[in-house]
Amino acid sequence: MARNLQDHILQTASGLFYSQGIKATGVDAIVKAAGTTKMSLYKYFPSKDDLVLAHLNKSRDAMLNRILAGVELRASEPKQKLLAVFAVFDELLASPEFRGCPFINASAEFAEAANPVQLAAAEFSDAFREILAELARQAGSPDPEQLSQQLAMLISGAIVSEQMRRQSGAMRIASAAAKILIEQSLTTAG
Amino acid sequence: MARNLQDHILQTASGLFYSQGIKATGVDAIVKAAGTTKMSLYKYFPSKDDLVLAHLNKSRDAMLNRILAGVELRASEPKQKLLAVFAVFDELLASPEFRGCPFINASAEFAEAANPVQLAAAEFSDAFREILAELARQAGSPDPEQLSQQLAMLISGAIVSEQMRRQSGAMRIASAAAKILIEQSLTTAG
DNA sequence: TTGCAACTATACAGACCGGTATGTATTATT
DNA sequence: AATAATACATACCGGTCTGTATAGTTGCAA
Repeated sequence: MARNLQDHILQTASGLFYSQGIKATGVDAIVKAAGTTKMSLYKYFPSKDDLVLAHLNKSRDAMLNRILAGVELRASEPKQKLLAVFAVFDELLASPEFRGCPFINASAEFAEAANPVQLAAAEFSDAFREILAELARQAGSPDPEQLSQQLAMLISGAIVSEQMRRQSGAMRIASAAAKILIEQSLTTAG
Repeated sequence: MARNLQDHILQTASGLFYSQGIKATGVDAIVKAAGTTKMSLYKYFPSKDDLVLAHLNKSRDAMLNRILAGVELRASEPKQKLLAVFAVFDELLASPEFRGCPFINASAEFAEAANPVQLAAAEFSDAFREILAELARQAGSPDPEQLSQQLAMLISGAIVSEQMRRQSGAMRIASAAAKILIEQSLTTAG
């Protein structure tokens, strides 16, 4: 199935980490699910922490790419692209496998501020916000930093809300708020 | 110090659960920090799960009361009260002990959807949103449910943002967005 | 066919987990 | 002074955790 054992292990671990939580997923469970052995896992990932960070890096790349591709697919004008981000996330939340944001969850699981996991989570957060800021800039917002941060908050808030109560249509409601904030920000530009 | 040992244990556990995470906090650590023994802990709390739920219930009450009191202290008109909620949270985020929202974090730590912890988190979330909805209703919003959900998202989003990157002034930026959404919602009323 | 590398199988080490058993000291009430 | 409740001290249980050691198996290539 998987040509590369290392990738296969990472992929399996990634799925378990996301669906069950990182601390709740033992190495034995990963090994069993991947159909391999501890020896092989520890050959490619010297420690569970390394595997966790690999998982976060992989998830970060996958998520950013998915957002960029989804936006490109749905809109051509910057202002519409900003709203398309919400549509991409709305689709994500609809999936039955949805279990919140991997980075928010990881950040909550590893409390210590200096933890590498925290850093990885912040790294994604910054990258995501930069995407929004660039779109806001292109749309002509006079304060793309502030607008992008506000939109990012709406999205994280909607994710958290949907995580606690499924099928609440949180992202749609966030999108309505986004529309107002975007409009307001752009008309202040003139 | 503590008149009631049960309360003392709960208070100690609550602090550790919040600052270090629930799964990261062992019963032994709680016992040691509280200066008592396992036997006494297990007399009042039959299992760690019971202690965790007691912690969440206590945190819920404390948080809701703090919000209500803080709002009452800061504003008298409903519209101003809605904005005062953001000021209350802004104060919370400024504390060096701030480590995110106890309920968002707990929800992330316990992945299973049917878990009592998830239920407790959702319970707080609903109660909080109902406070906002009532204020929105009093302020004359034509759709208090939607407005309250949007404001709640901004707040959770700001909390999560501040958790990953401290001193970012997230709540102030969320408050600016809230002001726009509230104004927009109320002028649509007439 | 031999040799080598990748992978498997399994057992184990050592630490920590939640939870229990047994017994003792302290305090207040009667 | 006797009793009962409360809390402490300590050792222990079975289980699980990450990580390692040792040995056997497979497949491929020279």
